[in-house]
Amino acid sequence: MAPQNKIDVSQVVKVLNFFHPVSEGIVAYLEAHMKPKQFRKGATILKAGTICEYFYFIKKGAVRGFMIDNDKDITNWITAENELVTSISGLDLNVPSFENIEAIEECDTLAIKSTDMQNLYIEHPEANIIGRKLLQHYYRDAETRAYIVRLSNAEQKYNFFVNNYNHLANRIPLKFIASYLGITLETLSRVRKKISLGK
Amino acid sequence: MAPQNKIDVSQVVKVLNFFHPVSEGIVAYLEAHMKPKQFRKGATILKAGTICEYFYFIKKGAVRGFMIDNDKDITNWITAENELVTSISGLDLNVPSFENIEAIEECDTLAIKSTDMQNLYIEHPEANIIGRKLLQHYYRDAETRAYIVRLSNAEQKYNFFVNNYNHLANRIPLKFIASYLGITLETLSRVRKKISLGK
DNA sequence: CGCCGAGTTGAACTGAATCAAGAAACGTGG
DNA sequence: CCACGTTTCTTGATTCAGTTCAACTCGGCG
Repeated sequence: MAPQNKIDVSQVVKVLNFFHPVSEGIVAYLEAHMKPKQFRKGATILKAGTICEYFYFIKKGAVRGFMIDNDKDITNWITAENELVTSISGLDLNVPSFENIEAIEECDTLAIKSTDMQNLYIEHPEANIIGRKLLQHYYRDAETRAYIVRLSNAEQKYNFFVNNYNHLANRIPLKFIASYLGITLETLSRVRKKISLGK
Repeated sequence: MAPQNKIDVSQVVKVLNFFHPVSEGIVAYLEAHMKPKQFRKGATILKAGTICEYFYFIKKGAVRGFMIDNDKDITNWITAENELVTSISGLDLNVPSFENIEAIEECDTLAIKSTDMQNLYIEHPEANIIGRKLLQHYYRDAETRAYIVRLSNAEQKYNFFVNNYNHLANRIPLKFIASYLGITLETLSRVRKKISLGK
């Protein structure tokens, strides 16, 4: 293979280390297989119905997962720097993704092929531990999402969002926040007004 | 250790095998560490705010996870035979569960201590693969739950439930189904009537 | 037999959706 | 740096699906 400058994976490793100590072997593997990839604002990272061929680590920018149901755009999750993004539904099973993934802002990512991930698990079994813990983390997120949309009223939902994703509240267009919370943009706007008057 | 009759774990293994081949070592480990445990109808399996010390495999019966939010009982999930049940939120992190788990029917389960599960992952690293795949599966479930409550109207929600959990529809009290779908018992009753007239 | 939980039905009320219009902020090219 | 178009957000009026509260039915079961 032609020599090339090593990719700086320190940011990814730092995040993964938070879940479970990352071995030297894994670091080297990531250096060899991760490739920088940019997305401009509004770009589609993954289209529903297609197989997700990559894992992305978000170095900079914000991203959302969403579905279209009867012309209604439903945001499943919103995430930003230092998170991993992929179609979890199609992780190893080659199942098409049920959701779309889109860049909300200009994004810098590091991408690694799903096939390379499979191989990582085989070559470095410790990686399974990290994979499992990451999934636990993302499962917890999914649970939270299911919880938030069941909260009784719009004000509670928005308050929950502000309390838990404050870093996103003043960054992401309200239409995405509204569809994430399962309310309309207008209702969200009114809720925000009410809250701002309240204090 | 005193000799004892081996626990029959074939039912669990069969289910796990569906996700990933279960090694002999894992089978032996489960035989040594799983214990039968019964719950009567209405019994609390896990109380919110406490640390979940067990994984349960449901051999027979039905179980639900739920939260109380402002006096409102919210069912997060309903599940029955051949499923694994635990507080995923507190899997290895010793975080208290945010949800309650309760037996809806008389239940036969096989229980294994969380600490024994931790140990299983260490002694048999292949178990991490199974754990990871199981989590993927349950992640998908959680996504589905968030999706279903965002469906526009009550009729769609109930139809979705019938289409996807038909085996539970004529088995579980309507109040649990209603709170799972994020609608009231009365609304569910009306929807059912409307549907039955419709055909 | 009478009680209790589960489900149904009715009537009134309400929070959020919808429809519609306008204001504010943002970016891009002249 | 301003002008113009586009996107984002706000506000108002109206409508409606679903909640709430209350009464009633039905089928066990002690």
